[in-house]
Amino acid sequence: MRILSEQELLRRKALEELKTMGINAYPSATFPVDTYSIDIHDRYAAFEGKEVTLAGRLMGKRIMGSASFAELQDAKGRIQVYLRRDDVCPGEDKAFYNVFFKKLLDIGDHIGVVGVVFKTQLGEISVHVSKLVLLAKSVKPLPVAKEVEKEDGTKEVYDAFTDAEQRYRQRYVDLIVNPQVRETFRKRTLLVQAMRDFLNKRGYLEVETPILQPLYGGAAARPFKTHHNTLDMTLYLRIANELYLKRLIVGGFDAVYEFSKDFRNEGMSRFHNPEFTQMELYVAYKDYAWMMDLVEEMVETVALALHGKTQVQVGNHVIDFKRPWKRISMYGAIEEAAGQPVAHLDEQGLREVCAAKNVEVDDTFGRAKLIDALFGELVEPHLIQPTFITDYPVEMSPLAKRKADQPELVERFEAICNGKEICNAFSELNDPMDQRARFEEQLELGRRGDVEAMVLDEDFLRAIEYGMPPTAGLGIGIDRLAMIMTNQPSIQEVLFFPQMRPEALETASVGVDYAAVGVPDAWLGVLSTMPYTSIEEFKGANPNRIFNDLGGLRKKHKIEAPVPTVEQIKSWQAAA
RNA sequence: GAACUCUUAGCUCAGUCGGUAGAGCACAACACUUUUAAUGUUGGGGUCCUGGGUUCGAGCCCCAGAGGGUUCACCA
Repeated sequence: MRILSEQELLRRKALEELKTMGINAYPSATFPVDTYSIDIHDRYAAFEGKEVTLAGRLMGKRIMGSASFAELQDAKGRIQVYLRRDDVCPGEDKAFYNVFFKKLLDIGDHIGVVGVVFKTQLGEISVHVSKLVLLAKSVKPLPVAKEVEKEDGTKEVYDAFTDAEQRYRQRYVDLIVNPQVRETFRKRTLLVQAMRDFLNKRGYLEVETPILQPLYGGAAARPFKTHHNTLDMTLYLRIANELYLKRLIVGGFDAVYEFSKDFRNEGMSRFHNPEFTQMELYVAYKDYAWMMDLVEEMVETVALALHGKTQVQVGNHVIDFKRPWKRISMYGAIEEAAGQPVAHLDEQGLREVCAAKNVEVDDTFGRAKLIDALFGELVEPHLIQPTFITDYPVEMSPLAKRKADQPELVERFEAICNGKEICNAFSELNDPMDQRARFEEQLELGRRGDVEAMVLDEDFLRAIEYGMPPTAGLGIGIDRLAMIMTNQPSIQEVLFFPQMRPEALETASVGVDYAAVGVPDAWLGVLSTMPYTSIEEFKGANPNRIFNDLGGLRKKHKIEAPVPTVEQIKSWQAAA
């Protein structure tokens, strides 16, 4: 275990003092909250002079003799509370104010207050407290950020808790002290709700399909693999749910959707987390052109729900989601960027264009990959405003239907926004013969070493052999959309708990019973703060080092007892 | 996986030429009955990420490692 900091020791001591005062630091009774801080701010006139009951975290204390101000932070905001000694201690005994409030109550503690709403001389809306109770003690100091309101009404934050590693590892702290982080996650939830409402209003059915799948499919990605003991079989965490939702379309539902956590065992970056969220939607009797209209309308609705307008500030750009969005074919977009026609070019011709435009390619690239490289390099990063790119080469899209007049292309589109794909959709391939042939091509890619090639799913093929109606399908990346809609540069900012390498957490020295080896009581406390997690570790430690450390800890913790001799320490180690 | 970069008090950060560490907030003590980053005075608080090396001497220089960030690779 880590040696406790000065402030942590003080708070533990405060716990003891609370006990001697007869105050339970962790009471179990409910506390009858009837008001949020934001309600009082929003409707001051209605609350003025009324008694309210609030609960929240103490986030600041300003003590001025026998009167004090404090900041109370609840789930919806903050409000100042005003406390007078003689209000909370009407009798002779002033300990509640002088000791409990002034000394034992710390920033971070959960408290409940009852008081009357009023405005201070300086106009700050406050609660004049008549009763204050401790609801839960905090024994670990919070990072303290100071916020000052400037004359123009804008707020400036000093010493904010900003270290990315700590913010992600201890998101709970991030959420306590950074209100804009709470707001980002609230917006993410609103986004999902807006989409769900939009789809439900159209009568689409929200469904759930397996996360553990015997075969993974529906996307090109490497899966996470696991094992089921009872069935003694390999299972994969889904990389997509496409093939299951299409089975439901075969089954007769004409519109199904699912918000799904998907898992891909691939690189991590500011745009990639191993688990992420997609919304997939399948609608029978529709095609990709119809789906473009739906996507435009849905995303526009989301923007309005979150911002009240269609324009959204994203980095240095203002992105406008107002319908209609630009639509351009993949070839058209490349031709626009390259300044020359490419649709008719063969592999060699495309290579020359890549060379002329300094697009890096590989000898193994076929025609489709060359197109993809040109698009990824010349077009995609420059598409800031939402744009539909349509008609992809068939090789890149094994689950999409061919265009009737151009069978080397498929009826597919992606929406690109802020230089990144936010959704992918197509007219679903429902020709079981063609689907089997496409799977065979994927198998061949797999045999040639493509680790992301799709596997053949016989049951899925059997399903569409029964006949799948013409269907439009959509996958929309919720994390990426949330990043754009909340103006966040990294996926970690829109995931509560982004994936991290394990933290080297210092563990308690539970393995060593120091009392049993003859350590006197006075030294048990500090020894247990030393970093030995096992008897072996303690026995193997340098006794001189322990001697020195105990000397230091003695001073630090003001221990009266004499420092044990090195000989004594050796005897403890021998007894261990 | 690669390159670059960061890691110093609870938080945000300084740290000069290599001479065993500083500030603000937070914390402790005292004063203070409407404050607004409350204020004033005083004080305590450090595994300088870890492990090696160079050196009389390392927060600083060198090597290795851990973790974070960014970019790239990968990635619908």
